[in-house]
Amino acid sequence: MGAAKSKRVPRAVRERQMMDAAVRTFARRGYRAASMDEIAELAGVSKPLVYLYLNSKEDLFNAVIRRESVALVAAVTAAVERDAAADRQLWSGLTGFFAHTAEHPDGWAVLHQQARTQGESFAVEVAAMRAEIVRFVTGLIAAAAKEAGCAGELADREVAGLAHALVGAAESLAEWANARTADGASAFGPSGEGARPTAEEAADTLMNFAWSGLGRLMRGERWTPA
Amino acid sequence: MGAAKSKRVPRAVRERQMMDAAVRTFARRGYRAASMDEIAELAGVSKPLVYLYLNSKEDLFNAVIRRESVALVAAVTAAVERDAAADRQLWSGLTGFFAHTAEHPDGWAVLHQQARTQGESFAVEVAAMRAEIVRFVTGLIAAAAKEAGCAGELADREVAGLAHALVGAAESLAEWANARTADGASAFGPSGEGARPTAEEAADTLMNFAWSGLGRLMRGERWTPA
Amino acid sequence: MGAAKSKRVPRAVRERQMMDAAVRTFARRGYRAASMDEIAELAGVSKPLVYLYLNSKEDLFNAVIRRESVALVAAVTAAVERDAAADRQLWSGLTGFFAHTAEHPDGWAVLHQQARTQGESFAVEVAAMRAEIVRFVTGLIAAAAKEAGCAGELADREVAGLAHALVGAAESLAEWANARTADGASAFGPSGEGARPTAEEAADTLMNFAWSGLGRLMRGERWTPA
Amino acid sequence: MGAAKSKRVPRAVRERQMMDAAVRTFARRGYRAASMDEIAELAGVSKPLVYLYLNSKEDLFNAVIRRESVALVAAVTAAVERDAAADRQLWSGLTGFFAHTAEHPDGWAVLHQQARTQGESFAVEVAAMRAEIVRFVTGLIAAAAKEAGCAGELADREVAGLAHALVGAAESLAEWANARTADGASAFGPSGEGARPTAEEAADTLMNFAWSGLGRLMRGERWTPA
DNA sequence: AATGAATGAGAATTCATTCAT
DNA sequence: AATGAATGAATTCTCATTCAT
Repeated sequence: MGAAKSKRVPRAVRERQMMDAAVRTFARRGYRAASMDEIAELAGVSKPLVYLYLNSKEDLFNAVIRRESVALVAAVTAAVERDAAADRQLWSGLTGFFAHTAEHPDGWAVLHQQARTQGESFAVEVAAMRAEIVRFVTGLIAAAAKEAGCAGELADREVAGLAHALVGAAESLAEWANARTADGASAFGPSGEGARPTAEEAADTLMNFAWSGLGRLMRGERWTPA
Repeated sequence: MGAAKSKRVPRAVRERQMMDAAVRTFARRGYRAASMDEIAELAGVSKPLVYLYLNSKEDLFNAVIRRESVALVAAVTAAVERDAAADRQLWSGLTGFFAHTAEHPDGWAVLHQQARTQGESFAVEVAAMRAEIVRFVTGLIAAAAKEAGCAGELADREVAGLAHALVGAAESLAEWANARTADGASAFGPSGEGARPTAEEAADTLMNFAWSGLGRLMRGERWTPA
Repeated sequence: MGAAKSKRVPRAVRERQMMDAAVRTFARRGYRAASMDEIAELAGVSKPLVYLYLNSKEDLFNAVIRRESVALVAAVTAAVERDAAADRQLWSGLTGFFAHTAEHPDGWAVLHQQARTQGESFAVEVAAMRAEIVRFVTGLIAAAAKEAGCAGELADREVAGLAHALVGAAESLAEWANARTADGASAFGPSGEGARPTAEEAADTLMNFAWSGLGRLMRGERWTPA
Repeated sequence: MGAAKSKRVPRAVRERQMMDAAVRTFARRGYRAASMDEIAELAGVSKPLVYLYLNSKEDLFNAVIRRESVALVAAVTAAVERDAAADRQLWSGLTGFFAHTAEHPDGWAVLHQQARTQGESFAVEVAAMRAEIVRFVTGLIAAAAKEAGCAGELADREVAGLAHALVGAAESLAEWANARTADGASAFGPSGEGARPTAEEAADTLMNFAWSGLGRLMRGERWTPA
């Protein structure tokens, strides 16, 4: 079971194998239901080795969360086109986000679904990463507002709220796009009935959905119930 | 802990007490980490009675999911102002949704966070409920498009995708609003720094965020990366 | 479930219903695996009533053992043709035994299979009944020996041993005859392939199998390994 | 209790220790009443180790049944004097049977008393072993009939029935001989009041009891009730 | 005569974790 | 660098039995 028997592997490599196995297992089973036995077997090593290197289940989960967080932030950061206009920056960041989560569905599942539901101590780690992204988006919205010459009309906290909502919507879209459930047609772009949207298509959709509304908000046009 | 000792209670009442305890425990701990011992104690009864009435941990969780699903759908349905315009209907439904999730944060946590991550069998129940809501929102967007006289321009599957995104954004907002973490300012409305937004405020924000963008989409104005 | 609802039944009748249910349940499940719940439901009454009348699971099992023992001894005793020759008496007793066990397979299963394997306290009850039957057979063999005029040649304890063996063979035959397993042809009499033998056929077979050997023994002819 | 504390024992040895403890416990308590706790303690190990090696109570019971079945068949097979006459072969096989069951009373109790009364799935294993022995005895009786030149007179199914009866009688004798109840004198051979018969004595008794009768049957002499 | 409500005590099974090599 | 052997501490679930009416 697991990887083909290969003895005497350098520690760094073994650790990566273990964490890969852990990501996959935590994503599929959840923190509690994942057993160290399963992780060790999937990694192709014995359990004591996992403990020797990663210390405990909790530490292992934390290490996984951190690794995946860092990777996600790095992917988004790398995707942003620094010198473009704010909307284009946002779009390129979203594209990086959707591309990374699509390529690493298990990592995303651990961050988005598991880590946040298994106790405060794990959640804070993810919250920190999320805050970093929200801060970045907040900056973009503020910049766009300034570009549009309406700086005074959107309160800082309102901007932050909108950033939160936008990030939330992106997460929701990513989750939906990665779901393997065939609950009907995928509603994105030209890639055909039922196909999973590409990262660009997902980013387009979200920009259309939200950015336009933001633009109106910046112009002071508000929707009101009455 | 639990309710004040009150012996010889009719079955229906006891069952409700147990399910209340279960909702709370599942929400806080997650399905696996929640123990039947803890649930029983919180309900103020012995474990065997929980098994006698609710059969098994799995059945109990399913019962909880179903009860909370039904309650949520009922709350949203009841809140919708049937004869109003599409946007007003959506707004009123969102208000009902935010009000209910704010009043029943544990129920919402079970549905949104726990049930969807603990195995397919639980997830389908929630997926069914969600599909019902998405269907309703899809209808409203289509109605709005017709009112706006642009029926032909938005493909059915595009409408469905937008409905998904909107529901996802609402869920994300509800989760954020209910989060007990004090990670900074709440960005909504006039209720003051750090305060949780009222249901109406949350609905306003979402309408501003999304509905305007939808309006532009319906008029054929699209955001494009270039 | 259970008998049709009929309230206010006299105690004697209720007790019989309960013991009938108990016999059936103990026979099918064994003492430990049989639950008082199942017995009560099968009897069509509530559990507290079973306890009120029969006191405890152990008492219930003992009551069942006693009732079935008494019934079996009575059936065998009634079947014996008192004034016939010894071999005819034995044959008629065996016929009664096979007839009763065939008519009451659950009772026989409780006595033969369950009671003897669930602890000394239950086994002694059955042992007493068995001893009574062995005593009766011992007397018949002794009488036959005397009739055959060879009293001195068979020691008392040898006679007792033979009686034990004969009773054992009869029990084994009864068990086999009552088994519902279709492991091949039934080897008895003219009742057709695969049919269960009648009580008379079973008795004939056993007499042929054993009584003839006993006759030779009584004449001093012994089988020896050399 | 259990073996003297000896840590770090190879798996094969530990498994044997556990199965020895299991045989003993199942024999004394029955399948249901035997607890894994008791078995583990008797084996001198912790419960988790029993589960690690033997998987479950059911698997453990099955493993025990299989091991004891194989051992019994091997013992009988080894004891048979292949080139002797049919009666001598039967006698030697019976001797092996009685010797083995006397040496392994717990194993025999598990096979004969427990396995057959704890549900079909266990019973079939024992039934298969028993069928093998019955087949062997059937062959011997048929051979004896041929030696005696009366092949045509005993129908095949009658032979099979007699073999069943003979095996049943042997089982019954073995059970009686092994019984720890002191219900009176043992009736066998010259070994003294109350002593358990040797395997040879038991075999002699059974041959005298049954083989002579078979001889008469083969000569066409039948006992009839009239 | 009869039952709905309730539980203490245990049973099987799992799992994170350590020890000795 | 790596592992076979081993366990303490839960956790789910069952069952005989009793109480109050």
